[in-house]
Amino acid sequence: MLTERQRMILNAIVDDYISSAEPVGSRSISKRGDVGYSPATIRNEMADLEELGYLEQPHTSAGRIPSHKGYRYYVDHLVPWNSAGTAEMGTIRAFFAEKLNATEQVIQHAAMILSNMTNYTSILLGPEVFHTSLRHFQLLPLDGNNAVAIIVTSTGQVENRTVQIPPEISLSEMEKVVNLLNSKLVNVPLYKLKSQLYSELGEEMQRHISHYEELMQVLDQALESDHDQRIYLSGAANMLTQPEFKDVDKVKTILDLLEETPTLLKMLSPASGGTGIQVRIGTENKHEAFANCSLITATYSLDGKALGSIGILGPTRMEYARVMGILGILSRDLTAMLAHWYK
Amino acid sequence: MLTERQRMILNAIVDDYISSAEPVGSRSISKRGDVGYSPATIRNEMADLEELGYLEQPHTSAGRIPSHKGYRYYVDHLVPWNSAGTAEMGTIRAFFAEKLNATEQVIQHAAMILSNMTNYTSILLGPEVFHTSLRHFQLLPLDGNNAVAIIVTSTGQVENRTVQIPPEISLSEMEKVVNLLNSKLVNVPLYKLKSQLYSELGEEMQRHISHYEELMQVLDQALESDHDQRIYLSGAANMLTQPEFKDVDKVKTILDLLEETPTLLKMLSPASGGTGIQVRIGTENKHEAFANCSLITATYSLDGKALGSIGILGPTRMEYARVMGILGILSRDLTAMLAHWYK
DNA sequence: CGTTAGCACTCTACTCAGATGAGTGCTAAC
DNA sequence: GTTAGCACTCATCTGAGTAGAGTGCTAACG
Repeated sequence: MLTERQRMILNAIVDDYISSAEPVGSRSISKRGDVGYSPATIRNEMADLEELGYLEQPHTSAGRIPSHKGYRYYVDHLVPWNSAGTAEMGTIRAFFAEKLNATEQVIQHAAMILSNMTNYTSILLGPEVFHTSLRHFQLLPLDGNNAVAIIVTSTGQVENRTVQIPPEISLSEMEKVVNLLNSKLVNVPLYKLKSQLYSELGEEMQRHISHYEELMQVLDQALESDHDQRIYLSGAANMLTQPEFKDVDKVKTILDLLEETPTLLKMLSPASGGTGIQVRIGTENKHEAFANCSLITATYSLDGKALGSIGILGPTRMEYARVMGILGILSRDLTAMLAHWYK
Repeated sequence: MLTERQRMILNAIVDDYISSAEPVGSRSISKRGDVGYSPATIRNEMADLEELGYLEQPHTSAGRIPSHKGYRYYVDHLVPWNSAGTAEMGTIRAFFAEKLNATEQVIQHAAMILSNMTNYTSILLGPEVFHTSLRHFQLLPLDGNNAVAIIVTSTGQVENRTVQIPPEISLSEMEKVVNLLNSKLVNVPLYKLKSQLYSELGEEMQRHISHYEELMQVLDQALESDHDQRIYLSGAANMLTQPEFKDVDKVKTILDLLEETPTLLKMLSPASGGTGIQVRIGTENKHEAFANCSLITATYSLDGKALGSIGILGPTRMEYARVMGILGILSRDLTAMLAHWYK
């Protein structure tokens, strides 16, 4: 239906508009290296394409933008997509490799609660690894090849992950190792687990167990820890509802700063300031982007030691009373929850 | 340092400004029921408060707004907050009661991957319950009072939750029940599990087991299912980076629609349209708020049946080629992952 | 002496006319 | 069929003029 040249021009217009968001003029198409026609010729074709419904003009003397029909044609006939994938593929796989754990869930959930209730942005700091240790370990066979590894931490978190079991390892052997692990490695901090596995048990296991290498690999998989201290954000979009941030650029500098994990870590770290509820107003936050924001934080703790923080970021014109009340409750609830799990 | 009246006026100004975001004039303070002074008097006090640094004027003939020092004083001396909490408390507790599960993690993670890679907003639809069934059940005692219930589903998801075990139930009894459950209820869809527990096993258990009531309660806890089909959003803030949405109001109508779960469910439901990658441009989406948006969706499946969808929402001026490529990879990866778990 | 009414003054936000310029449509020449 | 030239259109930008909210100051009042 469309001539080859029309397709080419439509393609060029859509591509240009996708990257520039500005109406595309005939001259700019003509100047592209792969187009050998003058602006006038392009204009004629553009007029035809507009009559056919593929292009639109926002007003008489602007360039053209693709109509919905134009996008539709572009998607159906012109898009050069290959789901076989290129650079992106690796990135996706890498993201998936990142493991998730139960603690993250709880904190993420709490972040959501906070932002939903306050309509501000919530920033939570996950509990520090260094305080949690192994309480109980279990390997639960599923079928011939797989088992679920169950790790109970000192904070009462239960984590599981599926591991593959080489066929040459017998059930009784596995059981022996699990018992050994439970007697020797309980109360070892999670982050030291893998190193102590080798130093404490290596020798003994090599004596008693036949498939040492393979078993060690299974345990390696099972104990893989990835408790980095992490930041959880929620409700960043709530910034938009505040009239002082109707200027999109301002919001952007704030949102950009929210992506800078190290900065936030420093701001929220329980070390920086006492316990209880803290309010930092405007420039009391160290960052210029937060000059018009207030940050209210509280800490949650276990055994009197501060484990992490929860915070709310809003405009300096913030509902201090309400937010402080909510933060107070939530930090106490988190603390109580941890104490309860820990028993 | 401040007189009682000054404190009262400062308090009134901060309160007013917090709720209105507009500079506060002397007249509006004077009109408040609890203030018995004329605007002129208020003005005099305001001038004093400004000189002391508690208030600021954006320009000569505007009302006053609190300075940082003013907010600080408000927070330190005037905020009427009670962390003992009121209405909010119940809401927080209720939110925490919501359970989270492993499937949610994976999907939420995928949503994040998508929005991060594309810089658009991602919308994911969790897998439908109706297709997943019980594959394996296990109760793992932790200590005298608690056990971990492990549920392996047909899609290979492993879920765990901690349940309390009444002391009168013995280990061997528990084991008997778990075996019964594994032989009779495997392949029953999760959402039917609890009802079939009673209809299929009730009679038999009552015959063989002594503490029927208590055990039933334990199983009830353990099998509690909360797989509602859910929507996962990520990167909604990315909308802001698009020039066509520099008008905050437009973004808001879109963000508001994104909160309407039922609408999104309808849009993403795999039923509505074939498999493969689908592109809905502008008004092809049924909602006016999406008139300037395109929604690209793909489905992931198990055994050829579509389980859920993943989608990207952006301006009609969207990088179709790239997004389609990424969606293609991710939907295939999700499908492959499910197939792998299912084996 | 604290409080209040009155009034001139200030400054932003809004509106409207004119200037600017990018881009078109059309015609005539190549 | 393609291109150069030119008149025309219309959004955007600029600056002047205006309305209105709110102040600061002074003088009067109880």
